Amino acid sequence: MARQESGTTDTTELEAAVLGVVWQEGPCTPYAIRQHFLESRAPRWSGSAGAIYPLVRRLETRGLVRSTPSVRGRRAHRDFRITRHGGTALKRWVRAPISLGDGALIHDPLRTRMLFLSALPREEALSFVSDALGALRRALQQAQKDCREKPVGEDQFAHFAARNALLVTRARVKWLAEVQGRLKACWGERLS
Amino acid sequence: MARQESGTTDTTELEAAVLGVVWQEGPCTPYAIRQHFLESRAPRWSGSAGAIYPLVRRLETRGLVRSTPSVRGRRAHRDFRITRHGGTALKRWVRAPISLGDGALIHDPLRTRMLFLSALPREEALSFVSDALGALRRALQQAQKDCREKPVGEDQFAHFAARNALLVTRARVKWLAEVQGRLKACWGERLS
DNA sequence: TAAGGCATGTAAGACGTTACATGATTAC
DNA sequence: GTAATCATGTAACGTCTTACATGCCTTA
Repeated sequence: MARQESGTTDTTELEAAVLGVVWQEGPCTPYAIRQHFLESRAPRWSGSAGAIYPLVRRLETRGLVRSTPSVRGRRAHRDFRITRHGGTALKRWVRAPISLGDGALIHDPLRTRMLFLSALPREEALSFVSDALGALRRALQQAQKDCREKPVGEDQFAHFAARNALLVTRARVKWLAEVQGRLKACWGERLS
Repeated sequence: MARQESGTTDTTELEAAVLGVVWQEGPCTPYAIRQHFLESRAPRWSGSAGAIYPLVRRLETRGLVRSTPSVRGRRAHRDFRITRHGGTALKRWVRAPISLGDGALIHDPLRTRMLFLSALPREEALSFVSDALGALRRALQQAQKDCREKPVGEDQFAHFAARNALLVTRARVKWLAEVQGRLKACWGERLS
């Protein structure tokens, strides 16, 4: 992938996200960071150990976080906290303009699928669409719930993020329903 | 990344996309395939030679495409076409249900940024938002143009794909404008 | 015939994924 | 005291990215 992701910065999106979590949560162990991603709804990153542990060490090497050994029980932990330098890097990353050129078009796997949906026989295509629509509607409900659970009062920006998920998902539902309608209209009614 | 991407299939999304292009366009050279991605608006894949050339060879090894040498001028080309087996694989990939579990939530880098936007001083946060909004609005115009340029009559599914880009981008614009409004309201007016 | 881009690749590197390994803690 | 799970890692692997290399082919 090479570090270029977005803008001029030198940090991966995952690195920045980890940095951000450490910044928000205060001192935390790599494990706690992992939980953050494991529990997160967005499936972008798996939060796998193989990703996180090397990553925080990388961040420490670069001086963006600092770890202090701490003992809970008889077990050795490392609590990571963000350094001043790390804060600067985080700000630089957040500030970095999105999408160098023009097209800030995000990736939607359903869109890719749609391009080749004509490879399927009509019946299967319709059934794919209706399955996907079901999944999307479930996602929409989740997004609504998440949005309610993060009120504006608490962390405004977390609410905004949840709202993004909501609006985007709603748009995708609308889109796919529209597609379904057109296909049904054009291929003849079918109830299943 | 390991091949798991989406569903139960065994093919990467990029592999499937390449397969799909070969299927749609008929016999084509790796170079032509690259152009497809280079010209594409979606920045998901760079269409780099280092990705495509090894990939088509991989597909051929797996029997999904077959290449026949062809000569134009004095230069050797290879025209790739999809095999029956390849067609089956493409269909299997298209048909594969999206998102195993529940959350079919797509990734939006702006959403990630939003989570940590509070790291910036208010003025910078606002200016980030307004820059991003500008970029998004440009993307929206592009999406509208793309949508007009791919009429329903020609390739229905290409039109649907363009329409997806349009609706999703529109939702993102709406979202970010909403965020901007709230921030301005809550932080006091500011014209710049 | 020299310049520039077309078309085909290869090389090195980064990142994240699954899968495995291992010791500490807790539950029963 | 044994089993499950917590918490910390490491190993191997695959994929894509940038950067480079190299001949063809057109055009001026």
